[in-house]
Amino acid sequence: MVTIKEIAKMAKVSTATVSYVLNDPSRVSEETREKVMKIVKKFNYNPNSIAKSLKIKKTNTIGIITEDVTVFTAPEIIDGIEEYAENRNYHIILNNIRLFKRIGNQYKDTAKFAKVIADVTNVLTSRQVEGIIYVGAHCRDVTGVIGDISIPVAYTYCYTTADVGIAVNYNDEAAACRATEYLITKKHQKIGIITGRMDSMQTHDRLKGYQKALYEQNLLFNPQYMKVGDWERESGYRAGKELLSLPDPPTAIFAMNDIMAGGVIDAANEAGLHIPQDLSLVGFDNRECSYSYTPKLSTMALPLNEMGKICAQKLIDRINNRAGNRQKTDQVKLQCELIERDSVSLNRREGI
Amino acid sequence: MVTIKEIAKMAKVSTATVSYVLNDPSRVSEETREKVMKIVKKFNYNPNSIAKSLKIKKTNTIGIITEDVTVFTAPEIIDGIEEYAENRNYHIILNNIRLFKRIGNQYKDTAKFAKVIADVTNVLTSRQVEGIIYVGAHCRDVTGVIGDISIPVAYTYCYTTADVGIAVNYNDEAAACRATEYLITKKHQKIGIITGRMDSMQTHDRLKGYQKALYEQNLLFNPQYMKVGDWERESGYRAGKELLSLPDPPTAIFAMNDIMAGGVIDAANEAGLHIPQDLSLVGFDNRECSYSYTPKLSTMALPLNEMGKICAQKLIDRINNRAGNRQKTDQVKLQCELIERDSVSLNRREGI
DNA sequence: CTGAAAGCGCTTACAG
DNA sequence: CTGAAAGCGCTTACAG
Repeated sequence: MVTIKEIAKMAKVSTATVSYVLNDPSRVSEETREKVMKIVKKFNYNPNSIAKSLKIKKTNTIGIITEDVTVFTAPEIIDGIEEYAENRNYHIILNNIRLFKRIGNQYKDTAKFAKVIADVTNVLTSRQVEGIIYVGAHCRDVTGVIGDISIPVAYTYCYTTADVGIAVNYNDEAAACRATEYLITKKHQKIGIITGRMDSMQTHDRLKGYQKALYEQNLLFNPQYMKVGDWERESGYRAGKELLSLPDPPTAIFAMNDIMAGGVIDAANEAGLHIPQDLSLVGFDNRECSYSYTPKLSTMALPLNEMGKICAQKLIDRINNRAGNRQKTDQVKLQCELIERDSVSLNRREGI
Repeated sequence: MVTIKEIAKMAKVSTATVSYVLNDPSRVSEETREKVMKIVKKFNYNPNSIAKSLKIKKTNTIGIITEDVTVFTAPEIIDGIEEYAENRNYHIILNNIRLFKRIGNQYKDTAKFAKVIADVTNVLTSRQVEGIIYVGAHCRDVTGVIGDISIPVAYTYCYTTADVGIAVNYNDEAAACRATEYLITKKHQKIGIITGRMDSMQTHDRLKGYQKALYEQNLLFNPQYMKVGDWERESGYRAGKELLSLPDPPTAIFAMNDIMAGGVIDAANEAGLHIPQDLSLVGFDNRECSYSYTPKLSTMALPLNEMGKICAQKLIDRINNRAGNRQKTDQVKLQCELIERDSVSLNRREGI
């Protein structure tokens, strides 16, 4: 690798001058500028940005910590971060901690987890990243996971209740409300709901949205129409079966994720019911499986790419405000989008 | 951030000594070691690795260039790279070039594409990465995409015909052969095949594998049983329909990807055929949709995680051999794994 | 066992 | 407009 010193010698100028032609060309005469550039190009001089960073104390780098890149939400989030960061001339150091592979489901036993995170953040700060984005593997409270740290940190697909940092997520309540309204719009009044695990904040928020939609349309909440699932297909199947064998079964079902909606499809097939003619169904997440089902599933799309972008934007803004991580928490919740496919139809059966 | 100079001053030793206690503790007396460590811990001293890298001319960093992180193969490959790299104490700078978003399908019009790649590799070398892993968005020849470069580069999910570098992929021919053999084992003799696009190397390799399996089992290749698809579901549907309406239809179908296999399921449903009782089906890729179909699809799983690991391993080995990128190409093709699910059954119909 | 000093490859305030 | 020099935060050959 050729250095600035060598370029300077060959161009018969000082290293200062070479630096100026590269970083502040107007400062040097056209003549020497050309002279230097000729050498620069000839030797394909590519300045060592490590050295530059050391000198100017700025790396233009942010660290991403993913709990698990292989989770379906991660790639789009990273894509969004990357795209935005690139536009602001920031680069990415990626740290994937493989949460489940490494410490199984004991991530709540925080000792081991905290150690892993501490190691990772130390590496990152040692490499002089200017901020950190923490991408959760599932949406939950991660307060305290990253200890006290002098650079800004942003959380996405997870959140913190501490009064610092940035948290970018989506609005579960509004999304569930939208999904339910959509079914109501299609003249459904008996709308079953299959929830996720009850220890999940997302389950509760989505339930609120569901109830809000019913309430606003003057529909009574029928507790029989609510079944508790665990996010897995099998639970969707069981819940679907129970719902469909009710004396007065729902004409539509809202499953809190696409996976459980798959279970509902199984239950409907088994009962000889056709979706959407006999039963309307909407899922949540818009993951790959949702358009692989027969029929293609209508669902709520997560704004993952945008979450990445907003996260990067807020983080980089904060970096350049030099406010460190001591600013008040900035919580943002983006909207999900309803994706209409083939699993919902107008209800033609009797009214309530 | 506290520096080594400040630590040295507080511990009343030289910076050299602080450096020794951190990097070569046996070199210093226990007494001073303790004295220094006390200060180090008290101030939570975290050495600036940018400065260290500059001095020792080693960054322990590799750059990953992904053509598109959102493609289904990317996350597992990255996970594999990350895991291996971490064990060797290497870090990752990620560059996602968003191939399709950025330059659409004109990546073969190499001018714009080459420019993008040149920019990215310049950034990476400027940041002193010691090697580069190029992760393709689909498996194809990318020779010349990365120009002449002094550090080693490894390609995965794509390859190069130039006689340098490393290319880690999987064995399409063997995998297709295995899939076909599996169907033969299940007593199928009339085995339809739905190919991918004919301009894809993968299509040709898999076709070879299919024919090899037939040949080895003394089954004649019946050209009527081969239909050309384009990787999309619709083409699988069309091909499936044609195959099933043949006077002497196949009892099993091998679709060259899971997506097209979904189309075959549609065609079978439409024809009133049950999978696997009336028709056996195997896909390829083992992507999310494959276990979302009804029935769950038997398919060939790609060794993505291992591809990432092997790629990282070979790259880091080469880095530490200091052989640069001038070594002979190292082409490796890993085996795929047959995933048996519910779409294949023993053929109980008449023999050939 | 410990320290003074040089140097990694840059940038930039300062002087001329 | 240009250059000499200091310095970013480390490591390490050398001397004592």
